Formats: sequence, C-alpha cells, structure tokens
Amino acid sequence: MKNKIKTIVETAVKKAIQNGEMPSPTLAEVLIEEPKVSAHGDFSTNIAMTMASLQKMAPRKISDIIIKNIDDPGRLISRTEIAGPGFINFFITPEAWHPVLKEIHGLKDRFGASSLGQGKKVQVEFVSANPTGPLHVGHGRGAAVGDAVANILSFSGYDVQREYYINDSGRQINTLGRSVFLRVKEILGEAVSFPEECYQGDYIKDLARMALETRKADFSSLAEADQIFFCARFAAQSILDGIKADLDSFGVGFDHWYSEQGLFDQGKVDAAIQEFKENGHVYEKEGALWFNTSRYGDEKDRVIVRSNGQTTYFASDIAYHQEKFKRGFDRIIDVWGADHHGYIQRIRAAIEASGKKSEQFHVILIHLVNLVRAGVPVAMSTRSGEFDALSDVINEVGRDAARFIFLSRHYESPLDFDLELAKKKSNDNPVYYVQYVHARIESILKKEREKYSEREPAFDGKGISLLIAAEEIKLLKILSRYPEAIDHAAVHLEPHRITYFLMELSAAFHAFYNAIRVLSDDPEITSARLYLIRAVQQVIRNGLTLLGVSAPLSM
RNA sequence: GCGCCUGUAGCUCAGUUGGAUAGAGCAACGGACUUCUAAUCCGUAGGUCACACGUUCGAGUCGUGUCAGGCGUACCA
Repeated sequence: MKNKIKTIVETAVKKAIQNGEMPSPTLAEVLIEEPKVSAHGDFSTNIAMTMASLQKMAPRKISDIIIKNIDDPGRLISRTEIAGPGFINFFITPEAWHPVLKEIHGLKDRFGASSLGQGKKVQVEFVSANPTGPLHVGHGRGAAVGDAVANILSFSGYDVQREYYINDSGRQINTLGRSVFLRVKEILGEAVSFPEECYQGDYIKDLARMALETRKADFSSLAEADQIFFCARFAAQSILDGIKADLDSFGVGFDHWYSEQGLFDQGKVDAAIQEFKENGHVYEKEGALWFNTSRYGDEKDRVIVRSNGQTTYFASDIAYHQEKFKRGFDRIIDVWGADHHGYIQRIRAAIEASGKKSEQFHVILIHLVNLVRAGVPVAMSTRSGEFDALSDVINEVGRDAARFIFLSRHYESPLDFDLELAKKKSNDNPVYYVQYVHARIESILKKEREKYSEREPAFDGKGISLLIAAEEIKLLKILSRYPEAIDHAAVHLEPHRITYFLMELSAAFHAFYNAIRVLSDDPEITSARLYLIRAVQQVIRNGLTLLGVSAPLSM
C-alpha cells in the first residue's frame, strides 16, 4: 500500500514538472510514512518540504500542485489534505485494504518473503562457545538472535549458512585437560592443589569420573602428558556433545561446525601468516610477529605469533575469516558477546588486509543477560558457575518463552531475564499474549467446522467488502505492513522488530475479538470474518516461525 | 587516560535511513464474562526524551561537549 502511494506521488510530481508547474526538473526522493496520529491520515509525505529549496517555492504551494496532478486509477484515496508546514496527508478508502487478505491466502507461509538478498551467500556464525563448559543464558540470547537473523535473511532471499566455530585448540583446551586430569587424580586418592586458573565447575568432576570410567583399564599406565591429552580430548568432546544437545532442545541447528584445530591441521593458519608476510602487513618486534592493524583504524598493532613461537587466537581468527570468504560468502555476520567488542577493529583490519571490503563484514554484539527471579538478581555461584546454565532455564520456563524473551529487546540493550515472569501464563508474559491469538483463532475455526461444515471459508469478494468495522480495518492495515516489517528486520538485522510487530497485531486481534463476533447467523459476514482471522493466524504463525517460537493450536 | 555501548513515564522497553500532539506493556485507579478460550478487552492517570550548545523549515533521532552506568583496553581466549 505504501509503495502504491509512493508511485502515485512520484507520478504526480513528474507530471507537474512536465506541465511546467514546477521550475526545476530535479526529482527529490519521495518518502512516505505512516503518521502517528490517525487524524493525519493513513499515509503522509514530506515531499513538498524536501523540494521547497530545490523549486524555490513555498512547501504548501508545492503540495497544492502535486495534489492537483494526482491520478488514482485504483481509487485508493478517499481524500487528501495539506497540513502543517506542507505535509500531504492521504486517507485510504476502506475497500483498498481488502486485497491484502487475498494475497496472504495466496502466499500462505511465503507471505512477507522477498528477494531482497538476491540469492547472495551469507554466513551467520553464532554461539561458538568454547567447549570448556556448558552454555549459559548469555549464549542462549546469542543463539536466539543468530537463529532468528538467519531465518529472516533466508526468508528475505539470501542463501544463508549457519555456522558454529569450535575453539578446540590452544591453551584453554590444555587447561581443560589439566583441570579434568587433576580431578581424576583426586578420585584416585591423590592429594592435589587445584590451581586458580583451572575450571572450577562441578561439571569438571563429573567429566573426570566419566573419563576415568572409559579408560579405567590402562589410565594409570599412560604417561602424564598422555593422560592430560586424553582428558582434554575426552572432556572437549563430551562438553561439545552437551552443547549440541542444549542447542537441540532450544530448537537451534547449524549447517556447519567448523573446527579451529582443522585450520591448523590444514596449514591455513601458517598460510595466512605467510600471506601477510609477503604483503607486508606484519613485522617483527621483540621476538614476536605483529600485524599492523593500526593502519586500518585499530588503536594499536596486535601480536599474531608470540615470542615463544605460539600463534595467538587472533592468528587463527584471521585464517578463519579469510577462509569464510574463500568459501564464497558475499557477507559475513558474526554474533558475539558484547565483551568482545574490542575485537571488531582488528578482525575488520584483517579482512581489509585480505582484500575484502569491511562492509561485507558485520558483527552483532549481544549484550549482557541478567538472570533475575521475581525482580531479585539470581546469585551466580562463582564456584560452580552453573546457576545460569541455559539448559536449566529452558527446563524451567520452556523453550518458547525463553526464545521470545531473548528477542523482545534490541540485542544492544542489556536484558533482565525474569524466571518467574517467563513462567507466568498471563498477559505479563508477551509470548503467551501472541500465541494465544493463534490458539484462539484455531478455536473459532474448530467451532465453525463442528457447527457448520467441513468446507474452507472461500474467498468471496462480496463478503470481504463487508469488513468495514474499525477493528477490522485496523487488522487489515497492520497485516499489510508485515512485509515491510520483515524487510526492516532483514536490512537492520534486528529480529526484535518482528517481535514488536506480532505484539501489535495480537493487540489488534484481541480488541477485534472482544468487539466483534466472528460466527453468526449471517453466512456472508461470517465467511468474510473467517477469511480475515485465518489471515491473521497465518501471519502470526509466519512471524513466530521466523523467531523460532511455536504456534500452538490450543492453550 | 583512550575506545565501544547504554541513558525515553514509578518499572521494563519500542520509537520505522530527521517529521506534525513522543508510544506499548507492567505497576496504580475505574469498568466489561448467560455469547467463538477473561492467558482477553475498554477507560483514566503518568514525560524537561540525562544535560548544554550546534546543524535546518523541523531533532528522541544527526554533530560537538559534559554527566551517569556497563564493557573493553595482554606476546589470554
């Protein structure tokens, strides 16, 4: 609808210029917006103001000329007015909103899809938690956002791949191995001092028991280094299995799991370093190898090979991001915790030094999640670190509530996750507010099937035109905005826009439900309203699906 | 010190690439179920958009500075 109005205005402007009613032939971009107050119409444009200086005419005069030149063959506009400094307000006829229903019924679960991405290959890398401990709520937020962003981009015409990068190499894995190894020795009755830098959680003791169980026969006969190595491999693998299980129960899947160790095994890290050497991006200082990131806007240069000969995490990340582009992606999206924001500049530097454009790389920073219970912060145990485990939260509040709440804020806003509120089955809890619409509609449809017939409500132009109540028109207006909401969510990579859209649509439906009865003795209006609520149900389901939340048939 | 993020109603937050009178939910107060699910709806009240300048027809939105909070500033990951 918005685009139709835009075309009408553009045509009118061109016509006015042709007629010589406006002196300058230069066109300004036409911006159509939806006024906040309904007294200002369904749409308005500021075109007269933006053209005022160009045309050297008063804005209201320009508005006057444009309105005179408007052609409206589809009879969409019931009236126009000039308001304020020169806005043109458009009031749409009720009938003009009806066709959106046919569109929704025609496209079904593809309603809102677009070709925005033109089939470009995009990779969304998210979660990527180190396999050194279980996922916590912060990872959950990243998982919900990453998954939803991937869904939205895919729905908007991108060719999307979801990837999890496994940090299964380097010091932290050694530390993990040593932590488990020490707990094994404890189990075997040896007195050990457990260092501060080792992983403290109780899950380490569980892993130690399991590790010992698997190698009971010959564990003691191994050399200490081999024992640690075994513990590291065993622990990393079983933690990773746990992470996969958690993600699975959260409904999050990946197309690809990419191993950091694999980068080393295939010589990709060395190759990247070699390439940077040849291209003069690195230099030696104090025995270490430095990458000249400050040339690309970083505050200082960064080490990629330490003086002891070991590569840094940054080195594998350079190789990894080069590899992403080599695999043919046009766009790379990384979802990180906000505490890694200092890392963005140097990765960007690496990408530019590798000959790619920094616009091809985007980082979504997920801000902190504070777990609270009825408003009181949940004390995080420094000892076990397990009180904020994602699996506990999912078990307690359910997957749908957790996902919806994670997506109910902009991800750059800190989130208070209230366990009590998430469990509440009331209007305090937005997820049920939206799901309830879907279930409520299903309940009406069920009633209709039982009471009347098995036939589907058919499209009936005559019946549709009976939908003229304010609550019905309101629903139609919101429904027609859905594709635009998806577009914005895709362009800005912001799933919460869909969450808010669904809340607004749900509010309008509940208001409609309370004001207007769907099933009545009048078959024509009943059919039209069934047609309307099925469309609402479809859009609710579409939106929830993009967010990774289920759409229940009954509640 | 420097960098990034945040600051909007009592609370939690939206605010569509700068638009007209800044919105929603919760909490508060007053109403609505013999009718398709009250997990709902309707109404009332609530604001110096942290602060100050600037850019322009027009600023919650853009720029500069100040204040407050969070995070980051390793040859850690």
